[in-house]
Amino acid sequence: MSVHIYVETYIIGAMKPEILFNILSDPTRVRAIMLIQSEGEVCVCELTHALQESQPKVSRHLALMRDSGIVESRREGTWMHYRLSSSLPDWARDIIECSHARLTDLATFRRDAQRLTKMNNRPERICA
Amino acid sequence: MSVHIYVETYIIGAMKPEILFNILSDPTRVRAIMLIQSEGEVCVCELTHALQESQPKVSRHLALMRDSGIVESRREGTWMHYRLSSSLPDWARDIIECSHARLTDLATFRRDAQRLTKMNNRPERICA
DNA sequence: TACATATATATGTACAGACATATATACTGA
DNA sequence: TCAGTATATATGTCTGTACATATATATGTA
Repeated sequence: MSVHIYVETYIIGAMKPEILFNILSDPTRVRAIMLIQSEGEVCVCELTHALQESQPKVSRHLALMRDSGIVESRREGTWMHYRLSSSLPDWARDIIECSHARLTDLATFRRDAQRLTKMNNRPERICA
Repeated sequence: MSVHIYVETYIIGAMKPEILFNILSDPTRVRAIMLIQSEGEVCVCELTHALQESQPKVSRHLALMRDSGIVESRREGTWMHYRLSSSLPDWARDIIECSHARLTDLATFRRDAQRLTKMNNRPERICA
């Protein structure tokens, strides 16, 4: 994978507002973050189903978000669970929370949440 | 200026979360928006001074933000004043407000605000 | 004129998307 | 224990486009 200039800033340095907003500036990623904020933790297959996007596409965006330090992942058998990074500064958590509160009413996000709720065979989560 | 795919969405369609976050995903632009939120209205020379960035750079970002529907401009003699767009949906206003509340403590934004306060020859504003 | 602001042009880099393929774990039966 | 197979997820590569920046120049207003 190509190394872009953000990697150093992201991983070594502290979280920056531009980075958080950059993550939220893509439709697939905001939608994913909204679900992560609602659910606490989601796995790739849940996102793929809820967002109705291809698995590689979802996986790629998750990898980017993890490299940016916004989310972190946890493996449970074949599943990879993603949640907000525990090292996220308070201001970032608050902005995500506030955005979530103000966006969940919009049609797109409501539909995503509904698809997730109605999903069959949702992996049973074993808490970490 | 090249026409990018956002133009249609931005100007003709309604504001979308990705667009707001995209505007905030650049350092110069978050800093500008934070000052606009604090001051209500600022002109290009104030931003250029406070952000310590070149005038063309600031002007270009403001044009982009205006084309995106986030800010609107008002001419007063030689000065151009920029403020949040009056057509901004509530959720967008709230996200900007919340972000402002959570970010103003960070060093960068505090420094910008201080430079603006201490600026000499600040244009006297005649309210619209 | 002088000052404030906008735009043109050129260059480099980020990055989204599609597609194919690789890896990793789990399950089955001999 | 070892294949063989299914499922979940990750990654390599390529293509096109967005877009940030700098420099130079133009426009607009007093």
